[in-house]
Amino acid sequence: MMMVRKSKGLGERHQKILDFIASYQREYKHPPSIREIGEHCDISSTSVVNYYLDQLEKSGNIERDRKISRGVRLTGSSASPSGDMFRVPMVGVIQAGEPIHVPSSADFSSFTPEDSVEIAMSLMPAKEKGKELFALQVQGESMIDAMVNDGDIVILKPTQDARNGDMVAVWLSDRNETTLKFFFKEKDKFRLQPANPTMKPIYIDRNESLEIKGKVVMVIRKVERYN
Amino acid sequence: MMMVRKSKGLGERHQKILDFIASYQREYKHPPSIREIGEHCDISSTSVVNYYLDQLEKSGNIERDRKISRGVRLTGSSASPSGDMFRVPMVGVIQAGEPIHVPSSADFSSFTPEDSVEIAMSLMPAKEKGKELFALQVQGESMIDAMVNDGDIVILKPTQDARNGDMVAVWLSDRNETTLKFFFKEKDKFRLQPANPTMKPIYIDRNESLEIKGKVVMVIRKVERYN
DNA sequence: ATGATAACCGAACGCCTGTTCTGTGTCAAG
DNA sequence: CTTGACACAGAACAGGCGTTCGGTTATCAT
Repeated sequence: MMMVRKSKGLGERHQKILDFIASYQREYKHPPSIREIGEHCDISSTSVVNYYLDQLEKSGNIERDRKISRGVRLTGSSASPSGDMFRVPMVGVIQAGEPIHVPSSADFSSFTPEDSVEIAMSLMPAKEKGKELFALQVQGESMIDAMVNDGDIVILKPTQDARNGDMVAVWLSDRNETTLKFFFKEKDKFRLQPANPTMKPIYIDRNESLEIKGKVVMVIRKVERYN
Repeated sequence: MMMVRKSKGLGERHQKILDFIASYQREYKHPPSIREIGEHCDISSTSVVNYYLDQLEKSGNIERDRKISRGVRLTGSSASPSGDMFRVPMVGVIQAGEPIHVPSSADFSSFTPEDSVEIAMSLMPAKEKGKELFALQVQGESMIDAMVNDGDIVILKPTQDARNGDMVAVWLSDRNETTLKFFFKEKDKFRLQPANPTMKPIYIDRNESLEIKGKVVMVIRKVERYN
């Protein structure tokens, strides 16, 4: 029986090992041992597995913590994406006619994973990586001037004050309205600028009530069918 | 008999162990050994660590693969979120004036992690969990009728044909225009419906060229400052 | 006091694992 | 044919690591 080597880069056995490590890690949340790799990739000797692992390390596909049990990890493009993500509790809906419910810090510790949204760290603006975020599902089409549609998920950071240019969720109790706008404080009034550049801003007198409920940090839209 | 223990569920030592496991896992991509937990949590005996681990397992905070090295993993809310996510290559920009570049399958295997977007599985519509997705960054404000703004990230699934109601990225070579619209095939023409319900559809004759480049499955907007 | 119990420590046992060393068969170049 | 690289197998060694067991201490209810 001849061994036909894959002239270039990785042979199919290398690939099989890489795939096995990935799937094993996904299932058990820890890397496989050398012997486990051998069993599942039809390699009868641990030394051969070690042999391949050395090659994969040299070619940069994996890293190894020598001497440490199960000290293999995928790197680069073979790696399961960094895995750095965090969960944001989905605490309710946001719609024009009702004030939004900002969760208290007590709520943060006891939300159910089912009603939460997972976001990759790499997607997050650097500054907002704290834990104090919450998500709301947009209901109705009243936020289209904010480029936000029915069903979209808005991720907010609770805050009472905003800097000019921040996109905020505000409750205008005089008008009985929740809205998402870019916020600007001007001499004697507030300017709320829609995200859609073709639309005009609205102005709020200082004596009108304006409650900033949170700062919008991200909008996610799962595009479903149009109905 | 009452317990003088830290009144509630977990003592601070339990919490310290949980935190250590989480941070260790993040750093090394594999769980710590019992002895490593002991060292970093000021516990001198492996049996004590085991003692705490048993409690954490009973209280549901961790799971253990008995007998195997480093077989601890966090569960539930202590867990780093499921970790199930995937990487989508960011292959370029999408703007009104230029056709979009759909990557070939060759491109998929060799994209750099730097230019990619990570998405949590849980965010993805069930059907689209295949690997054949790519992302484009929106350039310019020409897509506002699709509720998509400058800087937004659009995630597409490459396809040449669409079903009615799908949101598609199309290239209209007669008009030299790329656009995102909901797609409907009608008797003798195509109707391209903007996502913004206040805007009117455009109609494309069957003899006009219409190239479907992909189906939009998700839109992500990182909300930065307004400038 | 007494006993029960939670919270530890240290050591020992033995499987789990990574490492290393010797050896075998194949293939291509010299 | 010889040589050397390459791709393996198998066994053995040593340290890593989970488990277990006998002890100790402090607190609290009886």
